[in-house]
Amino acid sequence: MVDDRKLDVLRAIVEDYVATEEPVGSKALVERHGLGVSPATVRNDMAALEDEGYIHQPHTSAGRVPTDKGYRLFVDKLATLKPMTVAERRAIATLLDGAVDLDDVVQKSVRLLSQLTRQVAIVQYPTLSRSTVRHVELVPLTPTRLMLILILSTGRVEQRLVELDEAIGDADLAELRVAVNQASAGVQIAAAAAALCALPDDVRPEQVESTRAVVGVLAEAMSDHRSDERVAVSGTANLARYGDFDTAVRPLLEALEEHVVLLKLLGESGADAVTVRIGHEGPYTELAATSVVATGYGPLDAHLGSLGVVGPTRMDYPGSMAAVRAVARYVSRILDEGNQ
Amino acid sequence: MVDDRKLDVLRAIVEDYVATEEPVGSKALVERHGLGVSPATVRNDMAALEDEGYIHQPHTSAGRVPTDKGYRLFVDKLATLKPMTVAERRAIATLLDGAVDLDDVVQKSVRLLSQLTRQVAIVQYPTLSRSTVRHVELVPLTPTRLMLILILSTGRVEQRLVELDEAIGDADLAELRVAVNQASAGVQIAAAAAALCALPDDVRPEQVESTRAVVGVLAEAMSDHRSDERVAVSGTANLARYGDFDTAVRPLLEALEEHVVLLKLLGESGADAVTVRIGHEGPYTELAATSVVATGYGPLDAHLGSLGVVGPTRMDYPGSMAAVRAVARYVSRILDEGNQ
DNA sequence: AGTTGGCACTCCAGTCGGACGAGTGCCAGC
DNA sequence: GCTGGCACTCGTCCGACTGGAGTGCCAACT
Repeated sequence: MVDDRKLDVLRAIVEDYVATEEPVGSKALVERHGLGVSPATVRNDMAALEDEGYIHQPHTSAGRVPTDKGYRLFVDKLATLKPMTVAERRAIATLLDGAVDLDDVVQKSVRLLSQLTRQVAIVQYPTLSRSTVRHVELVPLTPTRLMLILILSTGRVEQRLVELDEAIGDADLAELRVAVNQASAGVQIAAAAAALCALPDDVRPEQVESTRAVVGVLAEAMSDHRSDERVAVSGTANLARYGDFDTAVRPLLEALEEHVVLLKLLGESGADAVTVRIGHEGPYTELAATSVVATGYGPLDAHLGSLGVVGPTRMDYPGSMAAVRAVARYVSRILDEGNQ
Repeated sequence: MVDDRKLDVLRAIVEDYVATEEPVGSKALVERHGLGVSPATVRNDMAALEDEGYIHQPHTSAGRVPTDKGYRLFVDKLATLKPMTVAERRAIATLLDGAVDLDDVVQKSVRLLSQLTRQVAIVQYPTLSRSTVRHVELVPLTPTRLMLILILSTGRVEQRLVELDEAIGDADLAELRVAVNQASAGVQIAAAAAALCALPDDVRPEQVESTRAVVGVLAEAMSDHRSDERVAVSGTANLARYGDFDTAVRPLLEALEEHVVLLKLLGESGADAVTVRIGHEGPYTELAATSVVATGYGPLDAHLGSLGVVGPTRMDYPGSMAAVRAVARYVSRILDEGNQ
């Protein structure tokens, strides 16, 4: 099976099929690629590849189409990452450098990724769980109403309203602010939530009530894993290029509505490696016709979130992988810079 | 033309066509609706309606399909808003009452609206321009780096980083914070930006530089109309039900990527009236096959933003209009409550 | 042993033509 | 002004047919 030419044939089949969207036959193959052999020879190799499950014939006397297993081999062994062009690199750099806050970074990168790959791009917002608390601010709106602002190391900002049973004075509020920040600033979010919960025990009796209210809402915001589910999606219009509406487009459109599903698709990709999940390898049988190319992002080994693209199994893996990796790197860098 | 029965026929055609997606013929019409006349009579009326441009025949010996003009008449004269069911009302109330911040309100309403109408829903984030400033917070991250947090009356929170040329002390920072808030709190955003720009003239000389830096970024954030372009979209999967992919789905998918286009689609709908724009009435010729049902939202007459649904011209106008109005009212109420 | 050209075979896609049926327009009669 | 009847128009559905792309296999060649 370690037959070089057979691998070449497989690579050629994948490349042609991705380009043309049509089953590829032996004759067209030798013409378009410079394999120095005759169609008949290629046919023999194809028959072998089919026996081994790498390619598949939709029906007798049609060309061959790669199977998921075939794509897998292609990605693992045969694909060389397409380097980004200079223009692309520059586009990434200038676009992302102009981002003004976290929202902006996420939205611009998802857009960028979808344009680079001409696929549907997904970017997860940095998760709360790995963040540290940068600052907590308490803003009095009315005497009995506070707005809590929770600023995280990723640049993420959460806001919550708190109703107090009785008015709180400016001095008390300042004290509370200091206490809360001392307990949580610079601390990993889970630890911060814990530290905060202990806070009401240490304050003056008349402050217990208000402290408890504030701390309760803060701790809830910190452990609100619903907000870990935030994702940005872009490039759905690219689905229009899919041939097969019912098997490919519709299920994917439906999945895109469900952020939980999307996150599961992106998966917990390692920070540095680009993960490719091909067709049935993914967790959803309805999405057997779509592949996911994803990776994690975050400065150094801290995995803050994932990003990637989804598309038909018949997609440009080398190009997508390169684009995903490039964008993830830039995003990591930007987040890191904003953090110093 | 003020012929009652002809109007009935038109209404019946619209309703049937919306339900079946197929051209409707005279015989089916009299059967399904209780018009007490014969098919032949209906045919005469149909011929008249066609002369007047309200309906159209795809080809000889096919049924009739409403034209944009026909839908327009239907919406203006014939449609009675479908009242929301109790269950629907309750769903709206419980879902939106559970919203924890502005993001949450917007995302939940857009989702809700798409589910109620089974269409693509769009909700614009409250625009900056009509908001007043509630509070400005300055958080020192490092001695020479501040995070500015701008809290608006709508619950919107904007954040920006400022780099200072030289470190600023705690006391100076507190002073600056007070000055900035005095200049802007409670003030319409445009006026606040103006007031802030005058600020550097009134502070102690050694504070001028830092004040100028902070004020500059704040004023920029306040007048950043790009952020007025933020919209949330939901329900794209509903597009899958469209018959006609190329003329209806693809252009709409493309439009949904362009937030500017979406906002233009939503238009500056009056706060109380539900606007319906049918097919070619809209600003984009590519979207000649889609209609928009939209309205403004915001407490009282303050127009904070727009929301609505887009779908095929063949859509359930009464139901969509009712849902759009109901959601807009709830959103307005929630925003108003959070504001007291 | 591996490669090649030849050949018979399969099966999809596209075309053509006729039958069918839904729907119309028109007209004469009520 | 409404109705029933009737001829007519087209689009759709089927089945038959054909052309072509592509295969598998085999015998011959290197």
